Amino acid sequence: MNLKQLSQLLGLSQTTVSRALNGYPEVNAETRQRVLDAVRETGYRPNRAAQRLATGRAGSIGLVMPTADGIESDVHFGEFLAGLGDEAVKHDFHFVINPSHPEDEVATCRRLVASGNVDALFLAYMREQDPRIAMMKSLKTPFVVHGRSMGIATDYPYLDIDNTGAFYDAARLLAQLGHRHVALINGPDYLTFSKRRTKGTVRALAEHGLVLRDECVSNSQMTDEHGFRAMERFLQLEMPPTAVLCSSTVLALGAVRAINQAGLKLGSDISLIAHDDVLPMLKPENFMVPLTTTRSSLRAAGQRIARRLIADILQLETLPQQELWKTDLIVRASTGPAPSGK
Amino acid sequence: MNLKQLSQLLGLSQTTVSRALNGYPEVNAETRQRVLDAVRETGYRPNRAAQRLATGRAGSIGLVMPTADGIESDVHFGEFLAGLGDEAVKHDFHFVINPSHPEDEVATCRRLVASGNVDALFLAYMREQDPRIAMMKSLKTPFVVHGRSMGIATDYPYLDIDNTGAFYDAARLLAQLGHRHVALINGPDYLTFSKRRTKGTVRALAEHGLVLRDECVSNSQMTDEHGFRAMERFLQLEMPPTAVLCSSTVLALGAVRAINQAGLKLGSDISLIAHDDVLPMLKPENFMVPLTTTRSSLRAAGQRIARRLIADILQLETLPQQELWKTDLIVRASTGPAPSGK
DNA sequence: GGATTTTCCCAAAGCGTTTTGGCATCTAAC
DNA sequence: GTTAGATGCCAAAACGCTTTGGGAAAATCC
Repeated sequence: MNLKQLSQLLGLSQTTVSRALNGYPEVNAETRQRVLDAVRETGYRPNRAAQRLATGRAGSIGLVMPTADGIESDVHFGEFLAGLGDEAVKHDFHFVINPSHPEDEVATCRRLVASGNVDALFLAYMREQDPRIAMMKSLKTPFVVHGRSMGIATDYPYLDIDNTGAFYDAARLLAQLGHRHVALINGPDYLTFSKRRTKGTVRALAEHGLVLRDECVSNSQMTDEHGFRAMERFLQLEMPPTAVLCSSTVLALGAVRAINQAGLKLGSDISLIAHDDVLPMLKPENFMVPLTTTRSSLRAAGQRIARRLIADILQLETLPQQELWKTDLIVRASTGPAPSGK
Repeated sequence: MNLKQLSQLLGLSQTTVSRALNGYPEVNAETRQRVLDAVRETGYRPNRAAQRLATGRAGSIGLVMPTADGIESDVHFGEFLAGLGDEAVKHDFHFVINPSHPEDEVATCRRLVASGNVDALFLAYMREQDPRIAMMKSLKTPFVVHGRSMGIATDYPYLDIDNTGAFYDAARLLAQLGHRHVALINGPDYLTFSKRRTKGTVRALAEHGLVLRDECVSNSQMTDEHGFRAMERFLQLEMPPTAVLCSSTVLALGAVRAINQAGLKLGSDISLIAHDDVLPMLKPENFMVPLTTTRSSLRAAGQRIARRLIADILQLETLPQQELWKTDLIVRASTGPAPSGK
């Protein structure tokens, strides 16, 4: 059932039917109702490809999903996607997800846009001087970056959380509690959010005359296993840290296990602060010893980005092009004063 | 840059350029090379919407993502998606993800197909007598179901794991170890995989003259928190179980925490077997006490389904339409003989 | 009552591909 | 030396929608 058949059925022109469906004013209310009824009855759905070809709009947001044999799926990606979905469903948008080898992201983005399959692009997993930004700026397709790059002008639309500030706050708290040796279990070192978190940590420690030792830093994918390994390694140091920062509750999961295994008590022998993306599957307040966290909802970020993208495409409202969200520092039982004598 | 412009640039007809690009034989090798060179130089990309309209093929696989305010993002969804991606990227396919309220799935599926935006559909989160199956069978669009429905003929294409068998094996092992009181922390009760797992458990216990008591069963979303709560509840029973089955390592995470908190020793005071979807973020062998599991890779399932779908669309190879994967029962330290005197 | 606007609808021209049906030219065959 | 078949190319017709540029009838105005 296509528009032609439908219009013949109704004894109307394609034009009128199309207008009736798309809410144009120049069509009689009664006629419109007839059309709407016929649609309901026949189950007619406009062919999106044709619609897209005619309007140039696709009703979809593109994203590139990094994938490769070695690359593990990211819990955080799913949570973010759920946020995007919440908002997209309200406007009948969908996503076009293009898997890509991480090395090939620029080309994949370009291809995705050129294909005409998407109205806007969402960019994430930002790196230093990320080439995707310049590429996207040279096109006219709207885009929003989740996170920020580094070392290039920040004159592009983004939504980021204040990673530097979050870890500055967290590290400062630890320093104030008397901790002299702090460790950091961070995300992959090539991603900018990791770099910023390191920076915030270093800055806060420096203000208290402390340093973040190289052997007290771990960079890895954010899985339970990596958290465990890193913590295990830290605890075997000659001068082990008395406090540790984790870039994710998933990392914290492993870290806490290593701490327990070593027979240490979380919150007294050793303190821990994790960044909490508010993953429903893993709540910091439900750990055996509830975790002190820097909190910022990943799902909310997804919702917001979808909203901005859609507003941009549909010209609905003018939203700020650059947003930097502060994080909350929520103190729970996993932090305490540094053990004396250390 | 479109086909028309490109062909004018080359002094050829659109037909010839199109044929050259799509590998048709009736074009001179030299001409083809000229076209290919021009494409490289101009960065021409065919407009997918137009291509779609002309061919009827879209190069994409559709999936409906359940989303709603109360619904939490599912770790398992992300992992599965990664699997799909692995395979899709090889054939330059992408996904069209349509978020939908769970109540509205049938309509969303139908709309997604009717939109002409996808060549095939992937169905998951199967329920009893799931109406989506009949709906899809009435259309000509290829589809594969991940899981199986219940109470209707199984004459549709699916890939499922042997949930009944997995939990039968696991429960039997527990019974053989002398456990008389077994509990089950399962997924949502309206999903068929949960039902099958319950069935397998009940059957194995029955063969040893045991029953699965109602108060020893929990159905919920598979998050850490629900695992914790369920286990906590079980341990407060007058006659607490000495062994527990978990439908996911995520649930097991919470359950183990509750066990520790109660001062019980996993593997001696209480035994636990979890189903392991091989989530990279949470490996059973890395738990403090490594978990005995029934294992089946979710990512592998995603890869396989993508492969089947693509093969179907492109008519590449004939793959079996119905697959039931056995799971591995891997014994680790979290299972042991039932404590005596109970 | 004629002029002007408003209301409602239509035919036809795109949008950028693929595909159909032909038409030359060149080669091989009798 | 004509004929039959390849070979290599093209013009034009889809595909299913939106949008442009009217145009007839009805309503409104002086």
